[in-house]
Amino acid sequence: MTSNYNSIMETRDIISLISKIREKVNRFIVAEMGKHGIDGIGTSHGDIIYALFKKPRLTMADISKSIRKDKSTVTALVDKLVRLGYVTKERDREDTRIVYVALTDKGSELKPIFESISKEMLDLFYLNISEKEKEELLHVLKKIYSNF
Amino acid sequence: MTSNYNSIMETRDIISLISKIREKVNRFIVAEMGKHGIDGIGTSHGDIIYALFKKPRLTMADISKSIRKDKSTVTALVDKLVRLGYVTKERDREDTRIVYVALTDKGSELKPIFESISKEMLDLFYLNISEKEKEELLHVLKKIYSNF
DNA sequence: AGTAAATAGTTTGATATCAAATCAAATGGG
DNA sequence: CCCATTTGATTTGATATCAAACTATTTACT
Repeated sequence: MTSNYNSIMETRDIISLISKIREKVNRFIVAEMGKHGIDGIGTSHGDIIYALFKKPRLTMADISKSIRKDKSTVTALVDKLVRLGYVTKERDREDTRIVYVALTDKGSELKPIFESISKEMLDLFYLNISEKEKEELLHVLKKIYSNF
Repeated sequence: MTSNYNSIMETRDIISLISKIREKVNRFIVAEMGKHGIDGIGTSHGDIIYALFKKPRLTMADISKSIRKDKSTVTALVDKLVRLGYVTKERDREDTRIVYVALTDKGSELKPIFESISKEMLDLFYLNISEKEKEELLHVLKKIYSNF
């Protein structure tokens, strides 16, 4: 009975832990960005910039897919990044429906900062986690992800 | 080089996986609630109701802490639940700053539905996950959580 | 007893987000 | 060629969310 209760609570706790870890990660990242003088930007903006580090120019649809946010959300997010001077928007010449987003010089300057923050975050995240535990974690999470 | 690249991608993938799993869980829960005719309610409302299943009456501050949302958010969330007839609000007689939130009969009727949804979700979540894997997962996630 | 400080909850303002509706452009079929 | 359909992005409307400011009440200190 008691052990059954604990078992139930523990299985539910994993989902709660996942939510809480994600919150902590996000909070950490926003705080670190603040420390580097990057304000007014949340993790979603960061995701866009990060995607642009990997590929110099993306369509709005690319971004929407990459960061898994609605197209209309991406419009607002990107427009803010334009206002802050981190990215530009440009229509394709052939197909004028398509808008390309690219980093400005100012936006590109964020790369080392983002990489540093990312490293710090990962170091903290994986502190005291062995290679075996990482592999196990990845393995199980992949299975869970594919359950839905 | 290549293996190093993969290693980096994999460590980052865990965080991405965590986000994606959480999205899937939330989406599943909202969809299931819809199937049971429960609309206009998101997971945060559900968290409040869930907390009230466990304790018949909570203060706004209790709720804020329980679901880890800002007090002002809780005000809006609870007010909506009041409007939908699931909960009531009542001021404490001794200390009139304190507002107690309790389930209505209508709200209490949600219990079997919520439990059924919860069970379905957990069954799916843990499909093909062994007891050992669960324990391992819980163990590692707890460590990660305490790293921040 | 009086007052400053702390507390519980709400109001207000701003923002990220989703989804439907809309607009403009491109595609495909008759 | 014409028009219905599809596509890419934006606009619009609604909502959840955070945080600062605010209101009312309670506590703690002198």
